[in-house]
Amino acid sequence: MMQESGIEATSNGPASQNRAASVEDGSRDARPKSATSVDVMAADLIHLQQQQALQVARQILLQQQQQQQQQQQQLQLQQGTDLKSPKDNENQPSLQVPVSVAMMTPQVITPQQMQQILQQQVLSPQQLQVLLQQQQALMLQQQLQEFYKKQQEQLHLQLLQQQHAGKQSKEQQQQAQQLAFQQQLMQVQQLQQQHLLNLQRQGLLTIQPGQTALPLHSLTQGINPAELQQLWKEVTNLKEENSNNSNGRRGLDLSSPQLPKKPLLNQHASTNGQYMSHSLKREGSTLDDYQHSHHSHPLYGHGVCKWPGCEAVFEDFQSFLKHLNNEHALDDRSTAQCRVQMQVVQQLELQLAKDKERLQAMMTHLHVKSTEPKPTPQPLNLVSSVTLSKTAPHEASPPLSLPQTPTTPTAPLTPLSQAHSVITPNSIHHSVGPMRRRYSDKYNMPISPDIVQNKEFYMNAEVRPPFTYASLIRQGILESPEKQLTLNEIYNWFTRMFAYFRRNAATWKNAVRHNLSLHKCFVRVENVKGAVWTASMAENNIPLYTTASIGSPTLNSLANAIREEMIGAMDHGNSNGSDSSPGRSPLPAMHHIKEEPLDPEDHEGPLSLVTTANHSPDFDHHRDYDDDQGHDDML
DNA sequence: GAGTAGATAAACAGTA
DNA sequence: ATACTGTTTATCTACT
Repeated sequence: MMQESGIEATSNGPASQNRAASVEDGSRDARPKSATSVDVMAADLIHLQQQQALQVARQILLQQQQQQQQQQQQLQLQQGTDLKSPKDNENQPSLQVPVSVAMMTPQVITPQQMQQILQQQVLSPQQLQVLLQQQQALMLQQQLQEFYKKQQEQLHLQLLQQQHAGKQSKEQQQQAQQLAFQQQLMQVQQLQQQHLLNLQRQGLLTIQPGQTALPLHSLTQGINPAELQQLWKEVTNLKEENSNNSNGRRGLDLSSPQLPKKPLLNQHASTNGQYMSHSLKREGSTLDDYQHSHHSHPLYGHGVCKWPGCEAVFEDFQSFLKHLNNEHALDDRSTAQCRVQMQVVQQLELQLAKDKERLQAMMTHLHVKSTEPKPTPQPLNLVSSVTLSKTAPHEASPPLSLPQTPTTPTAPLTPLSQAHSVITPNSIHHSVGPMRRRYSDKYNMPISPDIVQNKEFYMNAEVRPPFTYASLIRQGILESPEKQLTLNEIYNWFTRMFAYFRRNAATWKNAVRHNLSLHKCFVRVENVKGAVWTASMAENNIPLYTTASIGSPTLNSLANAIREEMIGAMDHGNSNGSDSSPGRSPLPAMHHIKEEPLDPEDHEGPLSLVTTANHSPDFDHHRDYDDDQGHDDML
């Protein structure tokens, strides 16, 4: 929690400001057309920004092309290759060509201009969003460029070492290099995928064409520089391979060897998956397809042969073609290389498919939530159903494996799991309280199914479940056949059900113990084996539905929550699903009631909750305990 | 700003 | 002695 708070604070505050600030210098000079920026029409401003981004990208491209050429030439010279490289390049400081940041900063908006834009409200929120994204994109480029420079130095050192150490023939070196590159490529691509997901999550990338933009505030969440650095290191180690897909693109092509694909921002209107698919498609095309255009050959870019492990430099395309036919003709080596590349592509496609699927599920899931000020479970269920149906083939603890509400239109899980369901998702819905700091109160009510329906997600993703410790503990206890768990079993449940709790054990275990002791709803019962913890029905509901947790629940919703909770618990205990409690509403009816928007003025829930829930027959042996101690803590 | 709730850390004691 | 368990207190943050 602390860490996340810190992250949020960082990303929302100074980080983004710093980015904006560092971009500003000299922007006026580079934007002659927007000298009267205040009066510029919003559309024009957007257009200008796009043009600026293009210019920046091109500049970076040019600069880095030069760098790369120099590097390639030096490499070839060191390795004894017979490629002719301009002599004058040898005399240059080679890899250390500093890229003047000032050259690119003029492309960006000054804070003053941004301030004016904001103050005069000449832009719609959407336009502002685009604007911010572009600004962030530029900053990202700057960061990446710095990393690239560093990495170039490292690469240079590595090459020097290679030269000294290697008595191998040129061919051996190339093959060894290629193998290493291929291996690293896999890692890099995975990193890129993950990073793209991160960027998308942070709103730096367009998620889906046609999909509504992410909240504006998400744009202010910066990219972790360390993250970028690590990624960039990986990428630059394989810049040649990675650049295969990007050569020949026109306009703002940030996927050049010096610029990883991640910075592809909204102006491209392309998602990661789409872009990758496109790239892979191109890669899979026949060579002849690219012979027509000298600038679109995937094996030729920036004057360098992009054949894996080759890196030969050519002054013109014809020379490259000659080299291609001579050096990379149909032979054993080329065939083997091609085979390796095919495997790489296959792996990438597999990975891409997985990540795309995951991304889609995540975005759908988050999108539904973020666009539901007064959420109703139906959409969430639908989304979650899709998510689980795709990602979760298995099954585990009976209670949680049933994530399906009667209102869920689709049937994502196996009938078996549903047949074994004991606690209905709706009961869980209200039994699992939200962690207030994860969700604003308005969103608390509908996230309870989240824990169930996104069970697979929480099991596999290190995402903190947005529920309180108390609610999670109670959930774990109620899921157990005996509705009681030892402390260690509670631990195990946490680690089993939530990937997030597989780390920092000391912290969350302490929190678990703390909550067990703190909340009266958790009752310690001495057993033959030792002590077990049970959760009383009455108190269980309270911490989860305090006004602080759920905002301002209506009495109806709270009462129904309790009833559902009880029904779920009794279903669990009786395993016949029958509702022995008179006067309870049928489940479907309760769903509707529960899902109604909360009434901010109806606010006295907790007390009524306790009185209602105290009649749980399954917890008679705790009732006295609860009655004695029940209300003080939770109310 | 006050009050509240949750998260986190930590001290401490009892027990196996 | 050590680790685990359980209790309690304190502090911080977020929210109302």
